[in-house]
Amino acid sequence: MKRVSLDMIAKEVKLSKTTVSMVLNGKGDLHKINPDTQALILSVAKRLNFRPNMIARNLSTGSSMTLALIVPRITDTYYGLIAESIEQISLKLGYQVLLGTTHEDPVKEKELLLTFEAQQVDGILIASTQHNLEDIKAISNAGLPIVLFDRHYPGEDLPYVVVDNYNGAKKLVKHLIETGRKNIGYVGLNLDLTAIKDRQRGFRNAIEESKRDSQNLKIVDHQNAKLDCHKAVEELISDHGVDGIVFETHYLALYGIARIREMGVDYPDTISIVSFGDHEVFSIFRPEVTALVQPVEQIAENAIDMLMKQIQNKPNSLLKSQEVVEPSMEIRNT
Amino acid sequence: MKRVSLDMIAKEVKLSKTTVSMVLNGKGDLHKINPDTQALILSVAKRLNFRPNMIARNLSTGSSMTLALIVPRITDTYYGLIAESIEQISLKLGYQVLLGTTHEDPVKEKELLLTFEAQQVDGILIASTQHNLEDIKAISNAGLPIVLFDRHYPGEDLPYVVVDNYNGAKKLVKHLIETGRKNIGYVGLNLDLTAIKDRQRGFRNAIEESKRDSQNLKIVDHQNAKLDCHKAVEELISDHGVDGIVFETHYLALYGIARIREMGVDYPDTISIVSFGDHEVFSIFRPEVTALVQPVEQIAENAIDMLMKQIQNKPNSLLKSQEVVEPSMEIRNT
DNA sequence: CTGAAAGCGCTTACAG
DNA sequence: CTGAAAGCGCTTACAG
Repeated sequence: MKRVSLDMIAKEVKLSKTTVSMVLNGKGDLHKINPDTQALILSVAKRLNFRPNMIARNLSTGSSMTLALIVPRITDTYYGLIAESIEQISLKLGYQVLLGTTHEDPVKEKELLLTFEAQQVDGILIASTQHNLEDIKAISNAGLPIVLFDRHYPGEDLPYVVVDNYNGAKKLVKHLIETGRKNIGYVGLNLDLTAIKDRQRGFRNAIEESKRDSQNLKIVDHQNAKLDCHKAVEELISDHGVDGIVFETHYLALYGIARIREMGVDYPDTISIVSFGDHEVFSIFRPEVTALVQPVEQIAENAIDMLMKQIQNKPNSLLKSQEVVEPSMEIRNT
Repeated sequence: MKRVSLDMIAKEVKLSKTTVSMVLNGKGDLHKINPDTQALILSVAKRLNFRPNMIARNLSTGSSMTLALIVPRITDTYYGLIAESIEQISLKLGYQVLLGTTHEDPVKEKELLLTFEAQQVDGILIASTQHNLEDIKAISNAGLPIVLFDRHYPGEDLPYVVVDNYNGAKKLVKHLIETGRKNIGYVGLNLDLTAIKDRQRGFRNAIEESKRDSQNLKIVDHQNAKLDCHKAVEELISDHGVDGIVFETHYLALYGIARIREMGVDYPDTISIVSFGDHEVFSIFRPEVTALVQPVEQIAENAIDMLMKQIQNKPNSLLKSQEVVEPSMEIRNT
């Protein structure tokens, strides 16, 4: 039971592959193929259940109609949502998406980059570890469209779409202040990522602007986030007497809430908390957790837009663009 | 800046494409190519930064070295974990993975199936909607390796690996009984999936075997799961006076816990809960939630194993196998 | 309106 | 030890 090819159809209808190919690609009218023979070809293709070999087509056209998506981990809610959005949009545009996860390992990231390039993907969407500038530039220079999202390389001339981490953090602080909190703490990670640094800077500046003490900033080890976060929360509450905490990521908030509950602190009355980044359980928890939500769909759409522009202007007019989108507050009970 | 091809290397070293190809594929020794010329070719390939066009290779070899993974949604923790496992294992085996999500829509699933087939994937891993038997059989009969996981078509001769839903549900009931619960309730979904039906059957039988009332089974609408689940929990507690609840999925458990908290029930003392399926927050919550965990890695490994066996025995010896794996209890505080 | 032919960039059976 | 040539299944410029 061999797969049916263009050739077999051509033989069946006693016409050339050329004609069959044109008709099947919807270019029948363009080439003024007789409507009757078009109908014939179409019906035979259908009867034989013809499905073109995309590999062959791709080799011929030089486009694989596939995109690569590289993220740190797909189990992170945020990247999961991004992946889903990207997959949906891509499919509508006729592209397949290849998935790769780096687990924050630059070596793995590099491998993925090279494999996808060899695989002839038409474009790459990547939330980079920020430790692969060379390879990413090489790929971009080689004419393979690439757009960074979530993480970018500041100062570099590569297209990206990221969230406004600095202002996002400020918004969170402002929200706490507006709801009457006086002494605000922050729990963040020791990750060398622009996004992370920006959030911390946003917090510091917001606190300074409000003429408060900004010493309530705790940095925890990302390798040991759960325990360290518990400790940070304890210190903030017991030693610094904070009445509000900003968590730098959704999972830090998760850990923090658990510890606050264990401590038996009157929550959310005595202490308010907010999270940079949403999580499905935040609206399930009682009380619901106030969070800054990243506009996942907008990010996905814009990133793909940028990629498509590059793909269409191939091969060398690397029409670059860089975009910063604003996250929005989802005010809930905490 | 054109990509460098086999031909360019061949010209550079003044040898044939054949020789270059053989050496670059590590078959130099096999074909007794002179070690010196091998070294030469390798060095030139490296210098020119040669990366073979996989599309061309794939067309020639008839294998695309890519697998397709189809799941209902990638944002579901469980499928996220599965995807991550599969991606890791595949990469080790040299395969890329294409991702597709159905959102439980059989039409979307069918489209994905056809696209991936046209894309010449070497194999398909699918958690089906269970409404596409025809297409799946057609694909399998056409010689394209496929293995079902998580969801299967009972009675059909297709390879699959699923979890033991029936016994899993029984285990959960037994756990509650062993911890002294007398009146056990169940909250499940109105989904027409074998996995779901099996869990409900497991619950009923376990209750019967323990000579208890089995009328405490509530089925909620999956379209309106959150609200319906809240209502079900209220009824079970207020009207039926249950002191233990089995939730059919992790998200039902999430909804249920929220409602129990709101109701101010003394939890986990007055009422115990357990979840079929784990969730990252269950070990973060205070109290931690006892859950039945599905052996994600085992599922991923076995599924890929089955797929590889089919791929290697191509084209028609569809060495089929079917496997049921046991979930394990993760006993925590609830 | 339709077809013969070249080409996409590889692999591989065959020959020497 | 190495190469000429056919082939994978499409697309497309060119010709008529």
